[in-house]
Formats: sequence, structure tokens, C-alpha cells
Amino acid sequence: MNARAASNDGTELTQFSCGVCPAYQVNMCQAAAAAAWSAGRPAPLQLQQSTYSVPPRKIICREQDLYDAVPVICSGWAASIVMLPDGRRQILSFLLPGDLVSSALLFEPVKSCMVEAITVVSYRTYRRAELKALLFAKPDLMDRLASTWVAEKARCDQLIVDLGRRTAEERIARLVFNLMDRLTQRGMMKPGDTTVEFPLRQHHIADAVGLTSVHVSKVITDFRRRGLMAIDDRELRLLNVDDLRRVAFSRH
Amino acid sequence: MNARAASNDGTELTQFSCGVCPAYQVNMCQAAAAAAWSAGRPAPLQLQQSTYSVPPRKIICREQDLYDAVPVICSGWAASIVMLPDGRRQILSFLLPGDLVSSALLFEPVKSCMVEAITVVSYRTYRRAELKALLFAKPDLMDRLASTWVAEKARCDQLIVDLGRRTAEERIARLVFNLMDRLTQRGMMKPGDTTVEFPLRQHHIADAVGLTSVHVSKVITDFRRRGLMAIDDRELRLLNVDDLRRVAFSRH
DNA sequence: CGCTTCATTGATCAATCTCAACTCGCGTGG
DNA sequence: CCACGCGAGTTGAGATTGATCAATGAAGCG
Repeated sequence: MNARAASNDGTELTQFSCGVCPAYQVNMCQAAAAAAWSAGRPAPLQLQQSTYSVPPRKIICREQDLYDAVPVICSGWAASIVMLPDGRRQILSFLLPGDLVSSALLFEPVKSCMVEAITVVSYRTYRRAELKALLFAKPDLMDRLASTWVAEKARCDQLIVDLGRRTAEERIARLVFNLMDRLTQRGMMKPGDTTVEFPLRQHHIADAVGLTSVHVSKVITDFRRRGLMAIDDRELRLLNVDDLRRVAFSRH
Repeated sequence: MNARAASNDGTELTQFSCGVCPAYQVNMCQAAAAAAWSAGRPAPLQLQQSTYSVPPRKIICREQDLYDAVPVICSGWAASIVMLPDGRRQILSFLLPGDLVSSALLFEPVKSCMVEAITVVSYRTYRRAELKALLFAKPDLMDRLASTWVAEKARCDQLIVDLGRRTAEERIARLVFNLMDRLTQRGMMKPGDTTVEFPLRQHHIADAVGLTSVHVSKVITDFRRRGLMAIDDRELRLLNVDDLRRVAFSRH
């Protein structure tokens, strides 16, 4: 499904059809594409046709890259990360197919964060100005934007509560449920499923929930020992959903 | 400047003139008022004329209240708070004059948070539907919204990094700088000022930065001992801005 | 005057970090 | 094909940060 044109730094130019994207009704991306088509103009978004593909661990963009470009993940998992000069890092959010890096990016460039690929990632970049114009031309697009924004803010607030007031166990369990929700939204997982592909390394989890990867290892080992969940071979297995949910939501 | 009509629960209906609001160009509120006037319709936003006033520690609204109403702070300090069933609480943000509780509220009701007055607070509530209509009628209002939203998101991301990856000292120092920035934006503090009115109790600080009020006390006492800053009698005094800034931003 | 909130302080405890060592699998270059 | 280095996960010992518990005093307020 992808036609590739390799370059020297691991980044490839690829063709990627939106019909394949699992985030069909979830986010801005599809709506933008649809609106662009229906607008009938020959090529309102010229960047739309070419997407890039990068290998795991590669940086997709740094903050300065976001001056004009608005990247959207087409396939794979990525993370938007804030790095402190002394090496500490915090993951603001994991990016799944269909996700904008941040909906704030539609309006303003700067953000002191970068985006890093976790799996092989293909992504597409729009030009802010074009996307913005399209946005104002199509009011239903604005609705779509509003709802992804509200969802983004809600997750943001949740994370603040988690980091500020919850224990390591709670944070990790909640992260897992959060990700599963988002995966099922996208059809990358069925509601009853007990296993999913799960490409996160423990250090990703650590950076997302504000812990050390050492401590994440201990908690996850403990989860496995207690028969709650296990992560092996890039696969998450739920062993006892109810008890795990109790860990995640007991104190609400 | 305010005409009052007291009721039994501490909430008062008051008149409040926007000309007094320190957040003149900062946020949505003014823009909305201006747009409503210039629209020339007799009373496009009927709620606009009446504002409420509540004493410190009173809850302005719970989540169910936000189903239809969109509150805006007119004067005083408030906090939007998430409470966990076991009593833990996390402050998502402090609300200053001109602040919407959350710009997401313009689009959707639910949020698992409540708003609590810190000082005497006067606020005004709009109806979501009316505000939304006005928003789509006036495109420049949308720009205003976009920029407050981007700022809101940026502060949100900052808080995530603070809670996830910074020490108690850093968090508290950064909170202070953050608040001072917002106060100067609103003209409630001059750039060179070394003292400000500062109504936060230590437990507010604790709930905002994810610590215990006991520990906040220890850190602040230490700041005072080291000649960095002091908080007495609802007043913040900066004793050594440079060193304090170093504590807040040393590791970025 | 008595109650509540707030701030402070000390002693002790618990959660998490730091450091270090070890294993395993994988890819690469000799 | 093998040695090597690297990234990843695990484990244990010990150090640190911040929480918990408890007592005290000051201030505000009905």
C-alpha cells in the first residue's frame, strides 16, 4: 500500500492512502481530507499527497520544525516529548494514527516539545496557513476541531491529576486503560479483546507517568505476579481486567 | 461600583462594570462583550448584565452546573479543582479576572472539576449556546479564542512537566513566577514590582503543585530563610528574584 | 470566648530514586 | 560465524524526597 522512496537519514517519502488509516472518524485528519476534496478546488492542500516514514526512535520534528508545519500521524505510534536540559524528559502524550501532534498547532507554531517515533511511523505534514484557511472555509470542520480539542484538554487535565495526586501503580494502570480506550476508538482493538499490540518500552511508560524506568519495571513485574496484566514481546495481555480497573480507578 | 442584592447562601447578585476588569485585553470576556455591543442587537446575551459575588472558600460551581453555564471571573481569585473521592484534590489552574474556567467549556459541558473561590470573587455566567453563536458570528472572536486556548494548553503542558519531572522547590518557585506573569499581563502587578497581593494559602499551593501543605510550608520557610521570597499577610515579597529564578529555571 | 483555619516544627515512615550489576536479544562489523 | 556493543528489562541495596502523624501557637470570626 505504500510506495517508497528512501533517503539517506532513515526518512522516506511514501504514498499513504487515508482509506487505510484506522482513525477514520476520530480526528481532524480525515475531515480535513474530505473537506479538501469536496471543496472542489484542484489542489487546496498540496502537501497532502506526500507522507514521510521514519524508523523507531527517530525524531520526527523538533520545536523549530513546527514553525510552519503541522504534522499528523498516519500510522504507527509516536510521542510528543518535553526535554529538560539535564536530560529529564516528560512525555506529554502518545500519538496514534490520525492524531495531530497538538491541536494548538493549528493556530500557533511554538511549542517547547519534540515528536519522536516509537514504532515505524508514517506521517504527513500540512502547512498551517492552508489548514487554517480550510478550517475557516468549512464550519463543520470547526466542530470537529472543537471536539478533538475538548478531548485533548480532558486528557491533559487527567494527566495532571494523575501526576499530582496518584501513586505509581495507579498512574501506570490508568495509562494502560487510557491507551486501550484510544485504540478501540480507532478500531485498533475490539472492546472485549484481552491482548493488543503494545509497542511502548518501559522507559516510554516511565516518561509518560513521571517515574523512573527502574520503578516502572518493578511495578509491572508486580502486576504480572498478581495476575493483573503482562507486557511481553510488544504485546499487552490483560489477565484480570476487573482487578486492574480497581487499581486504576479505586480512589477514582 | 457594585450594587448588591444579598441572598441567604452568601451568593450575591451584583452589578459589575467591565471597565473595571483588569483583564481588559487579555481574554475572551472583553471581546465577547464588545462584540455583543457592536452587533447592535438589543440583548444578545441577556446574562451579561448580572454577575454574582461569592465569599472566599465558597464553591462557585460543581460539574453539573457547567451543563449550560459558562462562568467568567470578573474580579478576585478562584481555582478549578479536581477532587478524588478519598479527599485528595488537585488544582488544575488558578483563575484570575477575565479568565474563563476553561476555554473547552465554550463547546462542551462536562468536566469533572469544580470551581472554588479563593478571595471574594465576582463572576458572570454566559449561556453556552449564546456564546457559541456569537463566536461563529464574529470571526475575530475566534482568533481571540484560539490564542487564549493556545496559552491555556501551554500552561497545561508546563504543569505536566512540572508535576512529572521537577522537585518540590522547582514546582513552587515556578508557580510563583507563573502567577506573577499572569498578574502583570493583567496590570495587577508592574514588571519591576517586588511585592504583590497574594491571596493563596499554602494548601492552595500544595494542591496546585501536587505536594502536601506541610511540605509546602517547609519549602517556603526555607525560601524565606535563604532570602529568596516570603509570603506574609496575603502578600508576596520577592527578596532575590535572580536566585529565585535560578531555582525555578536552573534545569530549564 | 470558643471554634476553626492556618502555619510551623519535629519525628518517623513510605514511596520512589539512584546506583550498580547482571541478563538477554539483536544487529553489525570484523 | 563470532565478538562486540547497545538497548532493554530485572533485581537488590541504600539514599532521598516528600508524606504522615502529632503537637503547638497565632489569627480571625461569630
